[in-house]
Amino acid sequence: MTSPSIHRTARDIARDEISRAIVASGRQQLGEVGPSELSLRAVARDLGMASSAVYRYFPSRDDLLTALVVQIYTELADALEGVDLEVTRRGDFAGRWLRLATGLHDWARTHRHDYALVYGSPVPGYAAPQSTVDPSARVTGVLITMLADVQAAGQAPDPDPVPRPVRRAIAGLREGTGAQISDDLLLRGVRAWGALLGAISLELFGHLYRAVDDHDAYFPELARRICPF
Amino acid sequence: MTSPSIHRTARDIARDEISRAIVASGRQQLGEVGPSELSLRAVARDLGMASSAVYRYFPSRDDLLTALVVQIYTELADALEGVDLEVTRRGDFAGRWLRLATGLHDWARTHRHDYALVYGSPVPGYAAPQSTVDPSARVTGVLITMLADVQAAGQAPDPDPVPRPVRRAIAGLREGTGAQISDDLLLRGVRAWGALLGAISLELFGHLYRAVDDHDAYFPELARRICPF
DNA sequence: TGTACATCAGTGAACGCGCGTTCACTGATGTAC
DNA sequence: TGTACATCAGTGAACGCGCGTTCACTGATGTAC
Repeated sequence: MTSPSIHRTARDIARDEISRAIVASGRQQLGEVGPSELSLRAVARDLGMASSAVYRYFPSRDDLLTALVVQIYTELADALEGVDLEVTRRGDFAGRWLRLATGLHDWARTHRHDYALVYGSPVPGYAAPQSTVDPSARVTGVLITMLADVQAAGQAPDPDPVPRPVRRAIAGLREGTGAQISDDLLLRGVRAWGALLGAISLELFGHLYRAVDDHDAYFPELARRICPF
Repeated sequence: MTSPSIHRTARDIARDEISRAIVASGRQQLGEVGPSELSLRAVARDLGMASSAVYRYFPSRDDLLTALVVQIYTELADALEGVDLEVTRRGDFAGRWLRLATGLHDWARTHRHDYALVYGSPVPGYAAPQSTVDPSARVTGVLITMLADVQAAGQAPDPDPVPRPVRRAIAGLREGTGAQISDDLLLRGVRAWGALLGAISLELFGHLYRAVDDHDAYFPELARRICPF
């Protein structure tokens, strides 16, 4: 139990600041190098401290990765929430979807390695712990909110039937959601979201080499066609 | 210029066999360990030879990776072609699509690291060379063929208009294709393919944790709904 | 068919690298009296 | 306000690891005559 902020000692302040600096440096490294190449020693070098000193702040490399993952999800969630709120005509759901999709796309392209860390192949030897679940849910939360708005406005498309086993398969998703969204709409949502992430991954990881070249033209068209409602 | 097969010397035969053994061992390593962790030394150990001996066969680790990539694409293409041909009612395009999709899904799940190598985040320091392009095109070729069949059968859905810049964006894809497929259908194809790979990646890389649990139930439903024609 | 030389597979040691992590230590900061 | 002790950040050296790659070498295989 730490003292209230009134009693923050010089040490406490320094500790917070340096913790932040470490995360920031790791984050900056991610700007240059893939997640699996991110190293504690490089962070230490960058900050001009002994590599062993970092262990006063993070007990292992994995904990640093976790801090980064949390920060990245949070930042992405903020960005997407912001982008959605910029759309003034709240009932223009197609428009809001498009902004969400292009927002995600833009963010991914300007933060490729951040994106790779959270949505790419797993980093060898690292498994994201429980503490990353909530921040990650904030991101999908933006989509969920949108779905709920669509449902509430009565704008959901005519539902296709959802077989029982499929309904059960997405039960976990259902939990994080109120009951306001129909199974069909929820399914459309995950599907569209997966398609979006899939398309972005293909682009970023170079698997559309020679197939698609002008992603600025291609992506919005794709997003428009993929719209779940 | 090597002699014709009549004049294959003992050395030649041994060379082929050991080359194959090296690739096979690398492939087996991929069954246990992610692509970025695959190491020449481990292959050498596995085959009971000095690590330096591998260099008689592959001038560098990257060349071994390339051989693996080619083999993987080829194997996947074979599998998908096979799966498609199993469908006897050739005009049942929805059925063929579903088989293609589930075939890809099955293959990906039984070859997770192989999948990660060719469709996951890039392996640090490795860039797939020109020689992998053709084998990779064989995979998408299965889809392209299906699209062409749909078009030829006059079963293509009513086309949405495709804006000029988008048409230009997928010009590269067009090249590898005859002119028999409409822009709209081609676009639907890439989109569906991307959605498929996206969904598979999310599943395999653990990003649907807590959202979807029963992938056997979820995936076919997804595939059905994603069908491009 | 036999011999002399060239080719090439395979060896084992070594180089140089960077990594995560531990440990005994020093010196500064914080706390209880 | 001053002193004695406890806490903790930071250091530098070290451990142990595995990697890709090079190199001089040996011995077997292939080839030209």
